[in-house]
Amino acid sequence: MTVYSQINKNISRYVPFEKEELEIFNSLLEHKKIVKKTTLLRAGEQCSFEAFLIKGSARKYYIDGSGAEVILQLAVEDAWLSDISFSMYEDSPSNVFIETLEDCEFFVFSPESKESLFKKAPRFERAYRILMERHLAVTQNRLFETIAKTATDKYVAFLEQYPEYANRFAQHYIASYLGISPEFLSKIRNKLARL
Amino acid sequence: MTVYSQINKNISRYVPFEKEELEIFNSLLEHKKIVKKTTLLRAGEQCSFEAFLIKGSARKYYIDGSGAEVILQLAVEDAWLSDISFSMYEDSPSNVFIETLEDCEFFVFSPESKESLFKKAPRFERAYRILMERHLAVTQNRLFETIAKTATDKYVAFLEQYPEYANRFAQHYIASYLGISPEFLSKIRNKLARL
DNA sequence: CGAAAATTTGACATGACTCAACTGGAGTGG
DNA sequence: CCACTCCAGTTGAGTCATGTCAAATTTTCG
Repeated sequence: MTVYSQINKNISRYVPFEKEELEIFNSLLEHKKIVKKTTLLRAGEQCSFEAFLIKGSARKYYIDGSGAEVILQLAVEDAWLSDISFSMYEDSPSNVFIETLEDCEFFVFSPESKESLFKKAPRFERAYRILMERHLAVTQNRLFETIAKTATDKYVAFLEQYPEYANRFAQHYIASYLGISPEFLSKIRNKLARL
Repeated sequence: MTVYSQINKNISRYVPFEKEELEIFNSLLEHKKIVKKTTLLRAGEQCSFEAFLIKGSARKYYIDGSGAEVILQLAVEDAWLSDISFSMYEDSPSNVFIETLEDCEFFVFSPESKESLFKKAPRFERAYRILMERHLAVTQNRLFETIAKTATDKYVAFLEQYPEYANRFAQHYIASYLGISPEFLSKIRNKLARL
């Protein structure tokens, strides 16, 4: 039981790695502790990170030019957080922010160490490909629900899918994640409670 | 100039491949011609495909239990279409359909030949990882716009991003893609035209 | 040409937002 | 430990954006 066991179990989920491979992996990780309510930078510079949450919780969100904010991800232990965004490829001014909500422990890859990992142990490309596929599948599903479902149904589906998130995250963050106003979510909850 | 040049150029975009690698790649592709208005199967069976459109256009859409339909992708030449979906991993009954809209030419990977590709030429894992990352970035951006923008703004942004799609795809498909009703899109267009 | 599908248009219904006021904790400093 | 502040959540009134339905019109295509 080392500090690496969580992340090693996670990365090995779809691709079984040799001990030597995992040692390379671990040697490239940077361990970070960050107190709650800290915004992990995103000040324009190319700072593409790939983070794995060991402990605590965080949110990832967009802000566009007109100040609109949408939470793209609510994360707890064992989640991957990366700042992949459209603007990485195009050049729109949209921005991804990551902010800790509770005190957190992370593992972080810098872009260089990630490339270095792929060079030294190319099979990690596969693990990351599968990770991306899953992430994409979840995002597509969420896009679908956002479009097709009513606010109440979205909230009910959210509760089913992430039962423990309801107590863990502030209500207005959940509202932003679901794409509804905090006031309206409050009314939905009131209505559901009275049934 | 062979029939493979389009797809080879595309797959080499982020990872430069050797001639031998591309030959392996090409040998595993299945070339298909499909007339318009054909639904590529998705009848429950595990038929995870990865397709590349050479010619024509197609749409990918979800239908959930209650019959709601949302277009996840409108595709033209040079686009990748895959049936990655939440239900691949979980076991919800949601379904992805792919339907040709014009007469199409495709290259298709079966799941086996894709695995075989990765075994014979592992560097393709990298190309697919990057492909997935891009796809994810686009989907996240679209999720953001769906939540944060008004219907009119979404349509205007759509026109800017895909100017040629407006004539190429039926209006009600564009409406479904944007998550608005076809009638309302018609009214938006009317309003924009009068400005 | 004729049938079927797509689009338009208008009347109406409603889901969801905004704004503002109020309530209730949680944290802070004296 | 109290008083104060601050933020999250609630509630209600009014409004707006968007959806629904149905009919009229136009386009597509066999």
